[in-house]
Amino acid sequence: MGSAIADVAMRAGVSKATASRALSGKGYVAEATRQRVVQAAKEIGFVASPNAAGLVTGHTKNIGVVIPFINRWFFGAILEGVEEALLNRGYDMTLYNIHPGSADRDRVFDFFLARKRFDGVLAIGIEPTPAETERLLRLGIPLLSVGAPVAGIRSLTIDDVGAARLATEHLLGLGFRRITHIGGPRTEGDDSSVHGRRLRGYIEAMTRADLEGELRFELTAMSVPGGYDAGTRALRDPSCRPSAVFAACDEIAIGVMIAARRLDVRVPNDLAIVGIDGHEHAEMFSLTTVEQQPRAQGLSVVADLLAAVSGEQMATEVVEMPVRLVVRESTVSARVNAAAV
Amino acid sequence: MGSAIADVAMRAGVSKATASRALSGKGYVAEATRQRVVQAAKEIGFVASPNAAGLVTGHTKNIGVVIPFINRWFFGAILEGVEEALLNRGYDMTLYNIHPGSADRDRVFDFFLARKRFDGVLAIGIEPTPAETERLLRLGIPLLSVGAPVAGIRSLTIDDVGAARLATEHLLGLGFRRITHIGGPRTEGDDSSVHGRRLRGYIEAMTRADLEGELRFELTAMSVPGGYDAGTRALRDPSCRPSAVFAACDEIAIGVMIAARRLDVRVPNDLAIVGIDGHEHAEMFSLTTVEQQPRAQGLSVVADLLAAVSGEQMATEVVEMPVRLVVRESTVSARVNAAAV
DNA sequence: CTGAAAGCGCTAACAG
DNA sequence: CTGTTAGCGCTTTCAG
Repeated sequence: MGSAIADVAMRAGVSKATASRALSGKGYVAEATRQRVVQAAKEIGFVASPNAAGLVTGHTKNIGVVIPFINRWFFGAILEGVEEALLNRGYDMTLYNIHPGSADRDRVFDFFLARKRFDGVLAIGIEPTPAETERLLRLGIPLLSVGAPVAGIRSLTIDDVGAARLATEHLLGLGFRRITHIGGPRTEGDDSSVHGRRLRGYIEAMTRADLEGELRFELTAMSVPGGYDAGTRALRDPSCRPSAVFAACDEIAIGVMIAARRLDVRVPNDLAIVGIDGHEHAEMFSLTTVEQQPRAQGLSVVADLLAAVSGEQMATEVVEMPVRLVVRESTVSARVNAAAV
Repeated sequence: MGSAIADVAMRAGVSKATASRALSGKGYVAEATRQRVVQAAKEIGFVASPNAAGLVTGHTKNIGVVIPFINRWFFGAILEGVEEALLNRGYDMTLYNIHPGSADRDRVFDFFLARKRFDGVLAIGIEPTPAETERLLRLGIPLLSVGAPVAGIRSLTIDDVGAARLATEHLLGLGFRRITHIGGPRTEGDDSSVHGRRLRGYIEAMTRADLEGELRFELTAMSVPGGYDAGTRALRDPSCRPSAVFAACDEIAIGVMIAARRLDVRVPNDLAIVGIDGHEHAEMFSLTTVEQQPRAQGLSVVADLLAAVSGEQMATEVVEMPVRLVVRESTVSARVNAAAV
């Protein structure tokens, strides 16, 4: 179990240095020697300790990942992609689940990430404060942000404003005018967050259609229960019910569906709904959604980050992933049915 | 950024050894000296590298976690609990997402886990083959299995047979007799898997009620789409529709609900459904379920594992977590409504 | 192509 | 209570 490279070297009748070269593939080693070393390593089940190696090379083969939720569709899917891509390249993924307001959050930035453990850090859906951004940069290792553009850090996102506009315009195109937006929680005056950007897209689309007077929105948690609560609030009063809802994510959208059912508002007959994400559950619920392929984002972002780890220069810029509208039953047949648009 | 303990020592005017003692709290250090060292460390933002320390102490402050799914309710919830508990204790969580049949699976056992990186390994919902179990034991570090009893490894599970019986008996108690079980995929002849145990609980309950003749079940993926497919198969033919379904997890249960709705089978009026898990979505969907509190399992299991890491002897035995039936609308009002039980 | 030696950052004896 | 020394497991000069 506790076999070291010295054991391999001895078994193969070579020095530690040669064993190291043979196993890592770096430096000249006679083919015959190499085979003997590899064979010896296999026999005793030797695997080099990246911790010890990292001490001298500076590379740990470990990537730190910071994420606000694990058990949400978008984040879970992105994590699966990231993990798969890292594993393929021989990297470990160390995961920190930090919550917006929590006290642990500071410890992650000041302590855990500062332990010289990582070759790079992936911030998924994190909207770091300026102080946090500075601490990230101070780590002196490649960084990448996904799902939220961060000034000074290369970021991969979708065009949230555009995606929200796309969703809203789809509803407008079907003839709806009383469209409510149900979005994520927004800290006061913070228009730069994902939630703020999606709200802005909604407002832009409505405004372009000369419907400033119809602007209405509810803010809630990005979850099914959150969507249920906000949906209930929005639909409760029959006298001023929206004919359509643009939800900031699929979970909210499905929560709204459930709320609607409880209130005997039929989807899609009485209410059209659009979400954002493209989770497999969206298909189950026949939800029209703006698909952003989180899993693919995960794969892609790892390739970028590891390129930077290998020394390639990384541009500090925002890259936007394309999205597309996937139309399903929750809106497609709604126009003809809705009592009043 | 690249500050070492030598820098701290120099700044505080002490030796590396004293600095180390002051920061780790191990060994005698004068209070005044300690404060000077701590101050110096804070000034330059020094955090000790657990990798370097681990080389000498043998402890890495890192726990390896192996899990078959990230984006499933039960597993996501357990992961959140595990991560939180580890963070509280200063440990990192390195995550491997391995799939039952995949080729990567071997690499995780032979390569990633063998890299001497972890103080312990947590296997969540993994049903390792005998060969895999042996490789785990050969690591020579504390191991813990959650969600699946593994011979030779301390395991924390629920009583799956009992939970399934509990769910089935709830339906039987309401007067239903045409109860179908929709469970997870079972490899042939493997009665020891979670899926096999839940099926067994169903069969036991039905048999005790003298309903061997009514035994019916569908096997599918433990997901909403899986539940939808299996539910559609089970409900398609009106001439032999079940009056109740016991689903092996909440996701399947909700998939069945959706399938029912598509087929104009009303829940709970025409069909009663019970799941297992107790996810927040179960409440949303008014699903009666056997609650197993995955998050609490995660917290608890970390305490156990870290105790073993700290040298406490760990018993090799199976511990069962209690479960309870949470009755909700999907069954509670079903008895009086169902056309035929 | 191979070996000897140095050293990555840290902690653990062991003297003082 | 504190400093000196050795060494964890590995890679990398630098000679040969």
